[in-house]
Amino acid sequence: MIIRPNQFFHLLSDETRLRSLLLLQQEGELCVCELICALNISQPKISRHLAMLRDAMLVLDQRQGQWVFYRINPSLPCWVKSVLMQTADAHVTFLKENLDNLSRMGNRPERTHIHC
Amino acid sequence: MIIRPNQFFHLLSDETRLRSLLLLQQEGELCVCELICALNISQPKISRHLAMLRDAMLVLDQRQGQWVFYRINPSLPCWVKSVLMQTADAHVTFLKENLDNLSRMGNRPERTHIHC
DNA sequence: TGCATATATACGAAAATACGTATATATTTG
DNA sequence: CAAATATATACGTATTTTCGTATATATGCA
Repeated sequence: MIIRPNQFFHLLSDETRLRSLLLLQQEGELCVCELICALNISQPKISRHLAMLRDAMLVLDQRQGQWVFYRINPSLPCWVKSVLMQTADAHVTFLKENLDNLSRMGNRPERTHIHC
Repeated sequence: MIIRPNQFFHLLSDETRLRSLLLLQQEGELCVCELICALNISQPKISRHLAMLRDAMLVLDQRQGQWVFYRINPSLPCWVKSVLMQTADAHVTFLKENLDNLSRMGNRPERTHIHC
């Protein structure tokens, strides 16, 4: 992982990308349709932002049947992980509405795979 | 201080602003002409970026005679300070060239004021 | 007061970003 | 195979960002 700090921060500067990352960190793994619901945004919008995060290797994606699950790349440098954790810890309220949307979501796909 | 996380990260997403913040954190206080030299950029460029950081209250400015000294706002929220510190710690090499420029700079203005 | 130095801001152009809409691709199921 | 669901991408446009250049403002000094 060789991400420049300003590039990393640029990715965090967009609210959709920031909320997605923090949600992924908190939930471990989410598919695109869950993020659509949690963030209440359009499908192409989240898909484009996830592609940016994937291209920068901040997240990994894995298809499971019809769904594509995203998760934080576990090999991120320490300082990147720290920034994400501290930001999440300091913004519980910021994320609450998204987590509420998620918990109210019906028909969430089942997890078949477990990451160590 | 009521800065939204994505707004904060947006300010860090520009290389000039990021380097300025990290230099201020490391050096405590720098005037505009020192930042011009350390970053090797034009005067209007650094001035504009410093204005953005000032407007967001990330830095404070204080005129001392002809010079205007900038410093990190000491009242920033914990998580903001943490992010800055961890980013600086993880990027010593990234900042080295700017610190070298600074140490080679002649005619640096003297500090008359001391902040607690 | 007049000039030099230091800093801030205004303005217009170029580049980067983000988004909606439309469409393409992949998977599952009947 | 056809239809439905999930996701990705292409394209055009509107907005935002950044920068160089020019100019304004403030301070110190002769």
